Amino acid sequence: MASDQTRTAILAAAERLYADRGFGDVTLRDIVAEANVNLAAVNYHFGSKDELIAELFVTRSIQLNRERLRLLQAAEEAGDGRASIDAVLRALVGPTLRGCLGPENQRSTAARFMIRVSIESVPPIRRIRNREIDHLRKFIAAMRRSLPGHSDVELYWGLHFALAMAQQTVRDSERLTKLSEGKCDVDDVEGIIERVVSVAAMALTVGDARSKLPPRVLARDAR
Amino acid sequence: MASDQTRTAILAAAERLYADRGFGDVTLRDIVAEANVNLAAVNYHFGSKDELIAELFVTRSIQLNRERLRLLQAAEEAGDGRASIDAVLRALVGPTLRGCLGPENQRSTAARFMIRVSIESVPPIRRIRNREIDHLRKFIAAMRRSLPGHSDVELYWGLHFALAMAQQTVRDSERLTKLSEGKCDVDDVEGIIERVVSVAAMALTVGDARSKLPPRVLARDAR
DNA sequence: TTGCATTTCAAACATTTGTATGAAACTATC
DNA sequence: GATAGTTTCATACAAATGTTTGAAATGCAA
Repeated sequence: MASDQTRTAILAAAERLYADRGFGDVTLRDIVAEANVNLAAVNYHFGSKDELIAELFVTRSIQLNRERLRLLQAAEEAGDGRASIDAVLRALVGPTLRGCLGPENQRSTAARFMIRVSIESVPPIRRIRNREIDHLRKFIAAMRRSLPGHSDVELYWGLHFALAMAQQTVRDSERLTKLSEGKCDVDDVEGIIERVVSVAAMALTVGDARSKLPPRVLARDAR
Repeated sequence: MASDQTRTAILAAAERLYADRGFGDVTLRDIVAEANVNLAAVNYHFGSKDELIAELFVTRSIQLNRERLRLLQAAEEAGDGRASIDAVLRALVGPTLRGCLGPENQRSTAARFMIRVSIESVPPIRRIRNREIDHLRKFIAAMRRSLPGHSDVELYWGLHFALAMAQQTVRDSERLTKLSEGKCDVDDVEGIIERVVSVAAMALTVGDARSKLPPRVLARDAR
């Protein structure tokens, strides 16, 4: 056991620096300076720089997934095992948006770190990302319970689009603010969640309508 | 003037390598080896590595924007100055999706390069990205013409979501394929375009309905 | 205290990186 | 064909980076 205060100091310092300055230009020396520990400590406690980053990301991912599942379970229990599609989607995108949007000076280090992750992915993180699929399947299952009769394909697309909208909003909230000259309020987190949820929910219903149309009337455009 | 065949050889080699292996682990030495030129050639012709990357990105961005505007103009001319919202959105997301999706072995180097850009952004590229806003404003204007009476805020969100869905599909098509066990066909490019367009178009109409509701009935959820 | 394991530390290592240099090769103009 | 401008080349430079090392310090149990 012993004092793993060095370990946690490194983790905290690294997360702070990565959150503020990105993965690109934070070196081990920056981290150990911030943490007031010796350069060799990182390799001693984590093995390598990549493993440090990975541990940081895994920790935060687990927290996010746990929060998502907590909301999902709560919603399903409240609905006797079947939550509304809105509630399922809210459980999916809510935690991300709640954590990573809102007034900038109120965002936790953890949130700012996860924003960085979504902006500039780095090899050790990308390797881990693949495990996310099992987690998402639980939401597909919940969506299936929520919308029985819907084709799976539509559920997958709906989930994909919901995540897309949430992710992009987190990633590029600055651009949206600039483009809209402030008219889109990215600090109104709950409003944004509802917006994403309602569009995604609608995508699910639209999808099925679409798939019943003959394909010809869909495609084709001035080219 | 003279022979800028060295220049173009470097550009081609760099784009190929970045497309295949990402920005992270492609060095100048890799590039010059691939291009069969001398190491110093990059600095001689481009000034620095970052300027090489920037030129690559600017070139491809201009091409993309030009294609988007071409489709937009065509659609507006066909509609006597006012295109359908679907056509506007198609012009926005079509080129990206058409270029970056479809059977992997048929994707051009340029397309694969742009996919990389969207996955792992790098400082010189991020700096340029900001200029994209003026380009997007043209689409906002077209959307305004297409849907007079819509509030601007809704248009901004609609465009934002449309790009989000397109980008995420490009960026994470692999995950979607895995998640859906192949049931979502990411090679059906035109189908995906229509899907994104119809969801985004619907988001625009939904948004206005939403904004007329009293805010209280919207938010709030099991927490 | 003694002894053993864990942890810290300063220093060095070994690469890798982008960039600069200065001479050589080439090209085109007069 | 000499000259001036451009381009290529081998090589060196300088800085940064993650990692390793081996000794010193510390903690802890017997």
